[in-house]
Amino acid sequence: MFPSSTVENYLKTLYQAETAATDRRLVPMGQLASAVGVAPGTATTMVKALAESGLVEYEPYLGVRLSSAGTKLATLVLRRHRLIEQFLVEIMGMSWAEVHEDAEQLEHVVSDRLIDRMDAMLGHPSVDPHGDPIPTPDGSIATHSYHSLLTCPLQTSVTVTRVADQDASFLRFLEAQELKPGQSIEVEARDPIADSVQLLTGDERRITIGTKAASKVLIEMG
Amino acid sequence: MFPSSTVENYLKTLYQAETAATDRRLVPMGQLASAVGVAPGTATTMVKALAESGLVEYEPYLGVRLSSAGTKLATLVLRRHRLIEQFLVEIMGMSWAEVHEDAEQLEHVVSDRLIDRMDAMLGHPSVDPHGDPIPTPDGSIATHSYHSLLTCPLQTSVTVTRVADQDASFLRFLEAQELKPGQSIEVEARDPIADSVQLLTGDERRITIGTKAASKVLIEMG
DNA sequence: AGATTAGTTTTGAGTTATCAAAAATATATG
DNA sequence: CATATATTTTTGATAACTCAAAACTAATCT
Repeated sequence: MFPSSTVENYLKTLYQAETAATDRRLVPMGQLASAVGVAPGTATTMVKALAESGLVEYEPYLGVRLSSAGTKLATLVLRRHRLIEQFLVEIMGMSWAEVHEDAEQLEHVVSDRLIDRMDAMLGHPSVDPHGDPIPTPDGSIATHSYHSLLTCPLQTSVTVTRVADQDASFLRFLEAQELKPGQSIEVEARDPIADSVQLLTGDERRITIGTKAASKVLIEMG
Repeated sequence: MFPSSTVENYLKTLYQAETAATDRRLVPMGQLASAVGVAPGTATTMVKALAESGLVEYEPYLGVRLSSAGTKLATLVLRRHRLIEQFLVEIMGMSWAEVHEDAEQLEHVVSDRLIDRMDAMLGHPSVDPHGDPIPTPDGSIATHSYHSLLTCPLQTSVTVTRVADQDASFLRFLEAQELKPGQSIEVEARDPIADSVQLLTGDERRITIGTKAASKVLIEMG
């Protein structure tokens, strides 16, 4: 049978948890449960069922990992999600800050036919409005690693390419500060004690943001 | 809480059954069950729950009828469905024949925000690709009664305005025969014995269709 | 009216997804 | 290392939805 919305959400969340972690190999239950938004016991039950279906590898008390079948499915969900977001912004003129919730629902019901149509209308985009890469129909995804405003060199011009957070108010903040993907920027200084990062925007404005926020703004050199 | 997709489907189906019937007031269980695609007992159970919530009036062994609250909800589902169909055809360039299944899924998850956006992009249309009227946001709907190719006067020019069937192959047939909403046509003759209706299309072609098909093609005079 | 038939409801059971709280296990701390 | 703490798993229940088949009601037909 077809995977339910619930299953798709578990797989997608798992995929995101795996790629967010730099090194850790197994995703612990608690993390998965709170990311999906269910009680820990619920996640355990679900994961055991997913393991039965061969979508994940489950090691009791240690955690879960996507199988290759699970990874494939997860990337297809992600592809749908990101194409939908891009569509809502580009074609329907919605704000990138308000698009996430809608995509979250739509990703589970749009047909392949519709997704293909969106993809074509958008000219086969490679990234969504947040700069996240859009997986190809066969499930492959360009996962090149990024510097963030927290790790890039100082006093060097860089370009915002991706924002690793979907929170609407955070996105609206970035929008107001001209920190959307594509915009040029420079890190003037960092102050670990004050937990702050000072930026110089393209239009010469000086702004300061926290390190947590800075780590979520990914960039490319130049 | 919000009505589930299942509840929305029961209400929508009920609405369509009520408006399809010219006189009958209560929809019998069997009809509802087979229209929704569940076993009869399942429909009984569900209808009792809907009656609990005040969405329908249920008379055991006789049938069901939507309450005013139920009617309101049903028309809103129908509004979403039809706007989505219109959107898929007009904006996304899909064929009117293949649009129904997608709309069937999407109607339960699109947000008001998105629906409003579609409505605006389409210029607040009053009918969908099949000619079915699109209810307004407050739930009111233009239900004027139609003649069909089976009931209209002979040798008189009429315009196709609506097609009362969603079956993809039937729609493709109509498309091929130039019988889509908006097209002019004339009924030459009817033969009850042969169960057929002879038509003269706008481009002078003579075609014959069965009475069942003819009854599904609704028209307006002139 | 009495009996057959058609339609409806009930019953008993299964599936999927969920939670709270008890039990078990792993990890950290003194 | 033994105990305290944190996490994870189990257990027992619940909610929404479904079916098959038995039981029942209504309608129809001599």
